[in-house]
Amino acid sequence: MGAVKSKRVPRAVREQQMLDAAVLTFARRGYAAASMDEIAEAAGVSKPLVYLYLNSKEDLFSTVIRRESEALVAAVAAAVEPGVTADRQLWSGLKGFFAHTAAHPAGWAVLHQQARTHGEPFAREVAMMRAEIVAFVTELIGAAAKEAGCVGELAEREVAGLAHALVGAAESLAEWVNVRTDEGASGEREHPSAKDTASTMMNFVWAGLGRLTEGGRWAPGGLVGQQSASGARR
Amino acid sequence: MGAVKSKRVPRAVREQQMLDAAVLTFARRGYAAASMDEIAEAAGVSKPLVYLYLNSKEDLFSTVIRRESEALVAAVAAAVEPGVTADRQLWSGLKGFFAHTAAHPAGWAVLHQQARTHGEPFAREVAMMRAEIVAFVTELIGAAAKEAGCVGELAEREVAGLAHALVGAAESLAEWVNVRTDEGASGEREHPSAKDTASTMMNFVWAGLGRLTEGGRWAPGGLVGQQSASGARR
Amino acid sequence: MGAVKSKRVPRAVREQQMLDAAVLTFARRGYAAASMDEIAEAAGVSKPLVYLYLNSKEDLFSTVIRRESEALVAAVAAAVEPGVTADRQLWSGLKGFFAHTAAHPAGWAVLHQQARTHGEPFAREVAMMRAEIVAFVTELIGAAAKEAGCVGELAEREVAGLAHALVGAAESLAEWVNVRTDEGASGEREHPSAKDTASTMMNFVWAGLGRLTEGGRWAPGGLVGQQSASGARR
Amino acid sequence: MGAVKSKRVPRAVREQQMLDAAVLTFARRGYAAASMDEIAEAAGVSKPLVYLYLNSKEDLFSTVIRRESEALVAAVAAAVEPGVTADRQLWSGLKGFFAHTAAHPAGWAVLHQQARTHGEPFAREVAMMRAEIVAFVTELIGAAAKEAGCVGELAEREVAGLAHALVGAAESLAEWVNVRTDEGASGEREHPSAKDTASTMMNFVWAGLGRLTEGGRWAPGGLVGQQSASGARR
DNA sequence: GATGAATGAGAGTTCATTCAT
DNA sequence: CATGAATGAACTCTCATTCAT
Repeated sequence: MGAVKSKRVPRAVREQQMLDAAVLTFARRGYAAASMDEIAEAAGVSKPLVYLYLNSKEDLFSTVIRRESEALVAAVAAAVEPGVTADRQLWSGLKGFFAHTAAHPAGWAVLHQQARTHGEPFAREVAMMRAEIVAFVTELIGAAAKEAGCVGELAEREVAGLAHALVGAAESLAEWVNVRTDEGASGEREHPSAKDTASTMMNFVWAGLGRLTEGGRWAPGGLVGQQSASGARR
Repeated sequence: MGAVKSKRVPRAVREQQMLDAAVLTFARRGYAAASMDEIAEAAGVSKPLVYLYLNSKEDLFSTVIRRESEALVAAVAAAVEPGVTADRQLWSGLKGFFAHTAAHPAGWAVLHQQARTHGEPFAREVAMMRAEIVAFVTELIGAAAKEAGCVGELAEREVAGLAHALVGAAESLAEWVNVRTDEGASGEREHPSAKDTASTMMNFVWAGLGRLTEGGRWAPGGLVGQQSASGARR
Repeated sequence: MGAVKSKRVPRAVREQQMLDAAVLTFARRGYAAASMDEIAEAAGVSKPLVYLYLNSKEDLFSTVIRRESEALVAAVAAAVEPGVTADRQLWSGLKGFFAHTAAHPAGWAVLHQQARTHGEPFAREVAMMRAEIVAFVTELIGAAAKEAGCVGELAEREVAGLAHALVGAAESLAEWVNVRTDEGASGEREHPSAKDTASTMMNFVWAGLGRLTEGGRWAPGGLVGQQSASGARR
Repeated sequence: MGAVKSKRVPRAVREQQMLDAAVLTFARRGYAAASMDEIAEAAGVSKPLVYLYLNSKEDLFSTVIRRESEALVAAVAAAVEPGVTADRQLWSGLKGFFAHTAAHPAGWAVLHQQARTHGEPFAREVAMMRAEIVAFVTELIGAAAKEAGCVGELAEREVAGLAHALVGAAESLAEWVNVRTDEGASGEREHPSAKDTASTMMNFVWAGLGRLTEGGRWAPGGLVGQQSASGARR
């Protein structure tokens, strides 16, 4: 046992090895600075084989993005508990999100940092995945408002803004958590579990949403318009 | 009289022209794809002059990042109203942030998209600036807790997490707003003012924070541990 | 029964299939641009088999050239009517030449365009075949001179020059005729028969040669030394 | 005195040096086998400079072809004696042609052997030049027919065929003469002067044409239809 | 101070060619 | 016999960077 040098491997397997190597290399160096030579070496094969199977650097990058994108979406979708209240759905989805990004930091880095900074073919792919997630969150917020017997209505545009903010917050936390971990190269640093991170997010988000759905609004003078009149004024 | 071709310009001015051109080019093309040729041409000078003043592509990029970084921090700092309650300080800071990023989209793109995706020398610079802002926000959250007579204490780690989430949310909104505007190529699209965007953020954030400081927590079963059942007093 | 996929074909046949494919591919793409992959695919076999039978790209090209060379020479030789006057022999040879090149345009293209433009190994092969034909033509011119009771002798060197000119003229006509045909993509263009083309050549050549053997020469002032009109009898 | 290493040369000069080197290399190796490295080295400069000035291998080849094409056409045009009889014009043009091709064998090789075998962009250029020359010859043949009080008319198509044959013959002679010379690497081999070669061509061509314009035709039985009835031989 | 001329180093890509099955 | 898997070597092209004027 132990892969001695693994020669003469079937194509499907080799392709995955190459994609694994590519994810790591793109994450570490960035798209432009990652050379096909380096990727091939990391995959343990020669450069021509990479081209034979994946055609070009662009195609390779696209394939990587698609694979990581689908894996992330699938992970989140699988994590969401169906048929429960909106907050529980969000919580379970967040747990899935943080767990997946923590387990695949390179993939997440490629999606979050590399793919978005490079021209149309790539950015679009990620944008679509993100849009999917934002749409899901938007739905949840709407559902939450319904469940809470929302007072005063949330404008569609405001909901979209909230969803974007929520997703951005989650992305920021995912990166923060990963970076903290990566830097502690000396092995086991206290890596907050996905559950903890998800809880932080829920605390950050849901309590506020609760108030909003009750009609509360923040204004320069403080919170106003609380359902019960008590809130106005500090 | 009348600057025919702007010759014999003092060094300080020339440098700024180069940096302006560099910001635009880096934002448009990305670090790797931006060639020194293109930057020099955009700046209206010859390439050797760029090297004479800015030494190398790396130095140029670093200088750009530092300049944009400092400009952003300065803009936020200048926007913060001193001596008022924490929420008002946060609000004014956010307004400053959104106003600056909207006014300098290229600079923001370089900081947010380019600098973070390229190796150590650059990412660190941005990370430090971000840390500065996160620290400021962390302080505000702490102050808010104090002001509210915080119940039960917020763990330092939790506060840091909240601050990161908040900053991430703001970044996400900044980009969302800018992109929405850029895409609406059909002329004047309703570009939400910095004030509106800041309000969205405050609604998203502050109401929740308020509950947190009152001891409320979200748990899988819903919100729990509210100070009193309905006693949202200060 | 019925060759479903033509398996288990004897080597000699397979080789011819490969050579056929190679001729077409080399003609279409040129030597350098023709890839072994393309040739193998066109032949309907796997690439290693091509190498097994034909050793290398150079060998393959050489073999192609030799085969086409010999086929052309054989066609011309077979066409020549033996035992008749020199002019009739030339005419029949030309008919054979034009008929063969028209029937095998790819082979002719490889010989005429590809083989001569690539280094020594190949050019020599074609040069030798051409020399064979030139020698035959030279002989015919000599014989014609004899038959006509040549006046004043034709220097050996001059005869060689005439032969080269004649062959070049024939080659030029062969290509002109083929190209004209290929371009007339709009269906049936009047493709001059080999007979017609050979007649054009004979008119071009023989009428002039007749005068030459009679002692006529062109000189800056016009034709001189004509047999009659100015008494150039022997 | 004596070009030591010729550094810092003005662009126009360097470009010509590069083109000179390219002509030699393309002629020696063929388009595909000639590497830009080799061309650059032959020109005494670095590869990037070649690209800076000439953009790409294709552009370089095109430029070479155009330059050599124009030089050849100009040489022939300059050589043609204006205002004299058709045969003298043809003779002087041929002298110019043979003199130029003998003086620039590499250029001629590129035009005659390389350019025609490579795709549309290049072949067209040469085809146009050749068409120009063929047209000129066609005109001369027509004029000659007129001058001679042509009997029986030459069909337009026949004239075109004759012109093509004539040009092909000239090309063949040009190459023959050059090759004979090149191979005698031991210095001064008896290189037939352009004048001699042109004379051979005129003898080959004109004497025969003379008969043609008088109504003579070659037919399987020999020359027929000579102006004077005497021609109908056995 | 400013620039046209020039290059070392390296990237993406392709291809003829060979094993091992 | 026949082929999928794999590669060494080379090629075109680009770019950051530096002299010499």
